[in-house]
Amino acid sequence: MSFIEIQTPVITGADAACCAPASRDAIGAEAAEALARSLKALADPARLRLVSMVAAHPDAEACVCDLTEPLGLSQPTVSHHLKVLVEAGLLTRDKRGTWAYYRLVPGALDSLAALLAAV
Amino acid sequence: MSFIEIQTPVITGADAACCAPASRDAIGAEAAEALARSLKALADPARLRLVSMVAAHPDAEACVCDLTEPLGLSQPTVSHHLKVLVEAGLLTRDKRGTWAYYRLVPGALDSLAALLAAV
DNA sequence: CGAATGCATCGATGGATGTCAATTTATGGG
DNA sequence: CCCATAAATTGACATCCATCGATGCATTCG
Repeated sequence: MSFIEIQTPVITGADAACCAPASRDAIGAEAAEALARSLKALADPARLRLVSMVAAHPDAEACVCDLTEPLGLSQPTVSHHLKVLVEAGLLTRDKRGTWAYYRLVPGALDSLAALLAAV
Repeated sequence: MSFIEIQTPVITGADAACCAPASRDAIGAEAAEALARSLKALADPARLRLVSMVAAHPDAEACVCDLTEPLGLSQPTVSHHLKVLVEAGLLTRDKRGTWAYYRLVPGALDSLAALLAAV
């Protein structure tokens, strides 16, 4: 939904604002911190690729060994990024045997995108 | 001289597949870097609030002096954050007289959100 | 002109962050 | 049991980043 911001002429009076500009409220401080925390988790090329690679994998799940080589980073680094994504609520971790399988949290990306568009 | 560098994030390949089973392609490395660069610009509480405050302002524009006090940060810090947002293509800067007015770039947030949801 | 105001830039600083090598912890197999 | 494999944790390091005070640069006004 794209809003069209209408540029109203100069109305400097404070009490004249009843109709057109409709200045909504800005985001709150703690809401901004929460959203920033989620965005920080994704504001990294490696983590964006990890999310995308997990989503692109068959069955939409992948273990660390599937991700390390195509990503071109060391195993500890990949584990670190995956942990960040899990703590951000974007991935889930499921350890089966020796392997740890990661999956997308359904709807997590979409609700984040919705929050972002509503800022 | 108010030139605005609009950093259009890389929109990756057409992906018309609609349904679940087929594993789509993961995002490319350079697309991930471009998207991460845009997200980094917003992955900060102060910058999220700045964007929101500009959008919420009457006429959807605001100068630095309007933003410094409600944000609770020093003027140099606010100027720094605004510069980051302008360089990310999210805000425009328009200097009129002594004041510098910032506005949202229409649709910038929405296309970023769309790219994010498509990762 | 000179003072004042709004904003950008500079330099410094403390803290966060991405990365890797080395190590540790779990799990499974012979 | 002991070894092999997968993954997480640790420690270290370099870099980035948010923030501020001080300063510089325009612009406006007296």
